[in-house]
Amino acid sequence: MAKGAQTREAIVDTAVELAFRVGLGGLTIGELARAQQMSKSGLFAHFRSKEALQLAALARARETFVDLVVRPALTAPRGLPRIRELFERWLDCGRGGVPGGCLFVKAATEFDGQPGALRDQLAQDHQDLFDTIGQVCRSGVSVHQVRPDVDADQFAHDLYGVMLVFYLTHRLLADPAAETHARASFETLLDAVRTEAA
Amino acid sequence: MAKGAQTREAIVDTAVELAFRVGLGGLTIGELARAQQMSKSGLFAHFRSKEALQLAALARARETFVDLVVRPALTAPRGLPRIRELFERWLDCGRGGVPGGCLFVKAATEFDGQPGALRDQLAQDHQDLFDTIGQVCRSGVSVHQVRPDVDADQFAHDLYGVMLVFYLTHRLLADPAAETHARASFETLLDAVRTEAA
DNA sequence: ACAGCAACCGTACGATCGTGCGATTCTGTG
DNA sequence: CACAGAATCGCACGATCGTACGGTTGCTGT
Repeated sequence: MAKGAQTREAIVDTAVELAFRVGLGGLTIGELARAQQMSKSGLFAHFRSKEALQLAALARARETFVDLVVRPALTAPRGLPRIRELFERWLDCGRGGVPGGCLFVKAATEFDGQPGALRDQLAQDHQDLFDTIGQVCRSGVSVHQVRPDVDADQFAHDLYGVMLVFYLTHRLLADPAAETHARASFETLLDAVRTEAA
Repeated sequence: MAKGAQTREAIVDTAVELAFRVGLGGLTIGELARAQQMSKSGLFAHFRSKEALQLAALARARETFVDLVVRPALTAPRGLPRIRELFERWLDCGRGGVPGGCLFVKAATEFDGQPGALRDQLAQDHQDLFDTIGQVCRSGVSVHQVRPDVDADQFAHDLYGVMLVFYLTHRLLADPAAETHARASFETLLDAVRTEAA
């Protein structure tokens, strides 16, 4: 009983790694089976459709991202430290090529034009992330480190933009200045929302 | 002689539209032939490999983007008007679902992990766009509307981030506030670089 | 108008796709 | 140790993938 779940986990892990390179759509059961050193049918039996496999990979990526980025950030002190923690860990996630948050970005642009369960889940996840960022921003207001008149949604939007362009310049262009630029953008963003006291 | 080039153009146009939905990697010769109402082999003869077809589609997307966004912006007066024109036309391009600049973003995240000619071309195109934005920014300095101490590369980076998150919120989330947020981000960006005189 | 060539089609190929099914091996329990 | 059920495999299926080749059509330049 434990065995099945165990291999399933291993498969999903490999699927995330593979999808991180070729996209969720480019994911192939045959190649996945080869990478996992088992038969196509044996692998396929764990999921009962390709879409289920893709959804499982997406779920795993989400959990990884939450574990590595969101949850640790939420344990940091409210206000600027928490925002900083979120940003830094997010940056780490993209820099190290950890297939977590990265897969979201890739999948998001991949499926934004194809209705279906994948797209719906993607949209939900992104909305959740936006909400989380907004929440982190608002919690900064309660400790008087963030100005009470800032638009938290707008802040979430802007921060996400910084991360998106970081991924692009880092992964596609391999621009060594990607991180420097991202940090600069982030500090500017922070300056615009923080109180004088902070 | 004109006939061949004509159908080739039509094919590429359809390819761009199709790739705009399913991605450059999801592009299929069979489906493309069906959409174009001609045989697979007849279509294939125009390109001699799938990669060539993808590169052709990418080139067409680039031309469209340059025609609709870059070139018109460069005819606007130097300084803030030119920056504004670039932004507005870019926004139009994404809002209307015009498969031009949008395809770049999709393809960029799709191929950022797969070495090859596609990836190289994508990187080149994005680098060119970054350079163009930087140039537009610098030309604003010469007419004293942009502060001479601004980092043009950083500005290009930030503007690109605004566009990326706009695409995401507009296309994936179908957020009606996407444009409002993008405009707000843009104005903040502009305020940070403009001189008091402007 | 006719020769020649570009454009296009039909068909075929090996490979791989996602998905089923029956048989086999493994594993945990009484 | 025997047995039940889970886990995995081998094999097959129809479809579609990218690519090739030889024949047919139709346009074009002289």
